[in-house]
Amino acid sequence: MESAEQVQQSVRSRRITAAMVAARAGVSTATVSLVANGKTAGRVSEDNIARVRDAISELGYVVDGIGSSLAKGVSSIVILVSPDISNPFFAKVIAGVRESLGADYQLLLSVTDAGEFPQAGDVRKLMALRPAGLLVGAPNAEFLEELSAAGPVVLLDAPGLEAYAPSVNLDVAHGAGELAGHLADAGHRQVAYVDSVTGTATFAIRREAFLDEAAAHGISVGPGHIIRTTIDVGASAAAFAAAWPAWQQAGVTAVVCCTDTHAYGVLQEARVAGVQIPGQLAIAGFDDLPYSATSNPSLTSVHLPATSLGLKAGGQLRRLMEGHQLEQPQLTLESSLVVRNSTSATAPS
Amino acid sequence: MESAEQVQQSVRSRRITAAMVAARAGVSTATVSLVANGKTAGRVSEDNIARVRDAISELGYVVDGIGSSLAKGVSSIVILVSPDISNPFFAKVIAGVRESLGADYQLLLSVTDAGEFPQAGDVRKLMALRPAGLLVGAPNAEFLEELSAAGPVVLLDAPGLEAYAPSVNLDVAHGAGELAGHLADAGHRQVAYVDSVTGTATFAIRREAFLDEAAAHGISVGPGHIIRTTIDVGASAAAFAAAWPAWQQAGVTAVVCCTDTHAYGVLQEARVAGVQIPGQLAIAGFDDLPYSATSNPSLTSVHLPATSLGLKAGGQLRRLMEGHQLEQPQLTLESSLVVRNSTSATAPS
DNA sequence: CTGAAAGCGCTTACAG
DNA sequence: CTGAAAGCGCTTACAG
Repeated sequence: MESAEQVQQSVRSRRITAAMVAARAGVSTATVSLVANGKTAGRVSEDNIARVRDAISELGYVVDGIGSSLAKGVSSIVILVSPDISNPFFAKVIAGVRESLGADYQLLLSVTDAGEFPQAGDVRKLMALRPAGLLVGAPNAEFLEELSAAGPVVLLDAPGLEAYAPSVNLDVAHGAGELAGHLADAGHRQVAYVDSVTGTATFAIRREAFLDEAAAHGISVGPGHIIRTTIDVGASAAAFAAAWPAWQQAGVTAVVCCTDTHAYGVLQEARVAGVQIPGQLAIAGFDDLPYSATSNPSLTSVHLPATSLGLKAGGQLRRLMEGHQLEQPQLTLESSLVVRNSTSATAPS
Repeated sequence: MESAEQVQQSVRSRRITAAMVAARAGVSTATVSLVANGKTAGRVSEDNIARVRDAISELGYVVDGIGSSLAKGVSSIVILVSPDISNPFFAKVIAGVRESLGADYQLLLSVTDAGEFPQAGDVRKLMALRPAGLLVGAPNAEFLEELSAAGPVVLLDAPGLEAYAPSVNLDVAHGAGELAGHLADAGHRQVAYVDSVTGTATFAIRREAFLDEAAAHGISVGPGHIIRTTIDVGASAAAFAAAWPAWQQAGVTAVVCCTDTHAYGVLQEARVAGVQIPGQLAIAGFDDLPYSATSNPSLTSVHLPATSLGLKAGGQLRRLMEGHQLEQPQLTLESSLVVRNSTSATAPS
């Protein structure tokens, strides 16, 4: 039977410290630290290693992250900052990052409202956690200025921002070119574009790449034919509803959206409004989310290699955190167009 | 012009400490701490408050999270653990949590592979961060045992696990009942069920609630007509492809999926296999993800109030972290069926 | 109202 | 190979 005091005691002092382990093993806390961190080579006797290991498992000791971080000056946390973490696209990126980071680092996601970047204050609070490294998805220059990077940072999908940090980019221009060609081949001459409200570089590139290629293919995108909304199905649907009458009158026959999520909104609203797709209006997006294959109609999209993006970025960051130099600080991954029914009634379903 | 040493200096000693602020303001670090934490009431003179504030903004001082956490014994981090964070459903939950938590706490997401829960070791490492509170989505009992909750915890969508911690649950049974009734009314008698491989309580409830209600409505779900896959469109599509021939032969005319994501997979594969929906096979899911309104056909689903879930859970946790008692430790939110074209060709689109 | 001091739990030169 | 000690940056009784 445990006495009341004993219970109280066990509740109160739940946390097992290195000192407790040291006492039990009959060594100093320095030795406990060495063993717990696997730095025993030539520094701790076999005998003491065994003693400490036993004590650790008997007591269930876990190195306290806070104390350790303070002493080392850095934690084992890797923070992934991105304005669009809840995008299904990111699920794959995250899976890739986790795989390449392995078990030595803990990945934590910093969340903001959809499409928003953390404010200066938020960034500072993040840095106050002393992360071992930072992964920043689809940033803008302003955010990177604020960051004033202390420690290893790798950017994901940050075209034109290579000066700030090593990055892994997507060659969205290639896919955008294919898309423009595809639409031109189908006879489209007046096209509208649905952009994101965030000043994110990747969206600027998607837009510019598409506009350039469109022009080269004889497609015209009028200045009033570019609208901007948050990355949200509903917001996009509403924006399209407001814009469509004028577009229709101007002879717009296709809409390109900077993300598939935007495209779903257009798709949804077009259905409500009774617009024939793709007959009356062709729709395409970027990302090739998993849902794009099953939407109604299925969505033509520029496929971006999400898993590779995460894998490569995580790998680069890991190298940096381990103190290595990057042989190739800038990496670029390919994109390509996937044609489906929203632009081509005869596309392979 | 800065000398080389000055630059070196500024690079090396980037971090501003309370001691530096104290020196500049001509006070002690204790006073700096009091001011930085807003605990000045009756403890610091107006004069010193102003001095310290000036020094803080001149130097750009930010309280170090690690040092602060170690001294206080707790950090300002709230960790959200969930096996399915990349599910679009969670985007809304997260938005709700953020709103209710406010700016005093930093929300970090713990990520695992889709549908997986963190291992015991991972949990310990999370706890070693000394989070101010923990939000655990759709957990199983095993995981909660491991947690051995130190500090405030609130569970989300954890039916039957109320004994472990305060929780906010969804009345999925209600929606499941509506779904069973809806299918029965449409004449379905043999129905299959696509479950999740995770032993998560919410999925057990969804399944049991549906099976019970189905039985009550004269619908039969044969033992071979329940399959399980990860929460992934592709995995679900493959599992359905393997199961469909036997189901078809057994006269199955409807499939209910434990998540809309599973349902998208079935939808996708059914299209490939040339199965008519809903004529030959009706399909329904749970969650009512934003994409379900635009899928092909649009997907009948049990709507779950994601934003409210996050709001309520965040609110409860906040109360706990502030040391209050919860008036109502158990909350339940309603669910309801949204009928679309995947079960009813004449549904309002 | 103020500051010196102890302490949070750990890691790392350092001396032996 | 080992341990005493300093130090990471902060907060909080405590004495004044």
